[in-house]
Amino acid sequence: MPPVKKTAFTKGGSLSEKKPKAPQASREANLELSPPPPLTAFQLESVALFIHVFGALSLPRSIGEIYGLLFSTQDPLSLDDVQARLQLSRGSASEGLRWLRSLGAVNQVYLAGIRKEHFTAETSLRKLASGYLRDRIAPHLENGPSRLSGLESSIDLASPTAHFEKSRVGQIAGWYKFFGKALPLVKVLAGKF
Amino acid sequence: MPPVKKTAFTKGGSLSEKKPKAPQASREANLELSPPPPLTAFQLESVALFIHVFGALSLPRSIGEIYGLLFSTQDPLSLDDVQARLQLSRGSASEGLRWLRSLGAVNQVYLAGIRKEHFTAETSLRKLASGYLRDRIAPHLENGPSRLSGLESSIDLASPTAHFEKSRVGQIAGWYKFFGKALPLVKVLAGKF
DNA sequence: TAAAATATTCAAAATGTATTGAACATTTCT
DNA sequence: AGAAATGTTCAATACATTTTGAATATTTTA
Repeated sequence: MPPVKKTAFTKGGSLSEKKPKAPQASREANLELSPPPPLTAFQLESVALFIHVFGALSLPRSIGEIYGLLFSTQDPLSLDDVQARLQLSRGSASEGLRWLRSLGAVNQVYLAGIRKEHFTAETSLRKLASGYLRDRIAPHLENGPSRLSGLESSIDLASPTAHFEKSRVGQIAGWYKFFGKALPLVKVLAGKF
Repeated sequence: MPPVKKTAFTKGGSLSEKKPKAPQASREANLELSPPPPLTAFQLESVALFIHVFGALSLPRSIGEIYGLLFSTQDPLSLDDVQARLQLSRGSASEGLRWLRSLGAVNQVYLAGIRKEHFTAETSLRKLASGYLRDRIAPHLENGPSRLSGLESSIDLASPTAHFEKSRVGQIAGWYKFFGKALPLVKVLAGKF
């Protein structure tokens, strides 16, 4: 049975401890230990929505959470911000951000005088789509030609089904052509949104 | 880290307790128990290729195997044929075929005088694409509008970020429009292959 | 350079999904 | 109807991915 992902975002109860944030007194400690601002209703809705969307592509929940948080937050967030607000592990936050970055779904922002890297969500559909196509679809099409010729050369020409098999190979070749045309088209179309 | 599926078709070492059951007297039984014809090179290549392709969509290996076998086989195959040739369990074969059928990727064939249902692969890209879009993509877009209005109503209008949040909602609305236009276009394009 | 801050890695644990196979249900045949 | 053949379901198990968090690596500051 094909995969189906759960979608509810229900980290509800877990609120941290620690005390309110005082302005930059003891270097880092205060920053690290101040409780993260709880998510707003808009952020919660947004996170839930993107868990759903990314889930439709069979991507892990943590990636949907991270993108949803950045999407719904105006200011750039650091890895620690993301980690604390979503209550993710450091590892998940790091990997998730790295993956989103490599796809181009998240932008790195350098803030003057602040060392931590900060991130914002990329919302241009063109960039999102082409990143996804580049990283997750194109790689499967690339070795297409070699696979196709492998398939073709596996045909036993003496067999009575050789003709049938050749037609199948032709079928697949047609599919590749389709993708060769459709993918660029999608990019162009996405550019308008 | 995003999902990555193994792709090698390596049932080779299945040295399990495949007892070479003694040929039975019953005429029917002979059919069932006769060892399935081993896969041809073309079929093996094909199965491997479709495990890969379906894997790119995060679909289970068994589904790729089944489609690959049917794709590379001229004659219609029954559930038992599929099960025996791929060494799948009955359950997997049944569920996999059912799923492929519901998608429209596999056609049911009724053979005169033969009771078992038989199946062939559907190779029309238009049918494959629209089945996939209908079953796996469209459902996620359907509750889009309600999600969108949920998101919109979660905006705290008093907040200083309300304007930003409204623009995000607008962004998502644009994405939905894109899909509304792109999906039909894909179907049309796929019709030519 | 040493210490602090930040970021990444990775083995183990937690979670989630696919597969199996025997029980159950259904249909067809005699 | 009873028997045989065929098809489906589902609880248990096997397998795979994701998450965690402590250890490690890297960069920055003083």
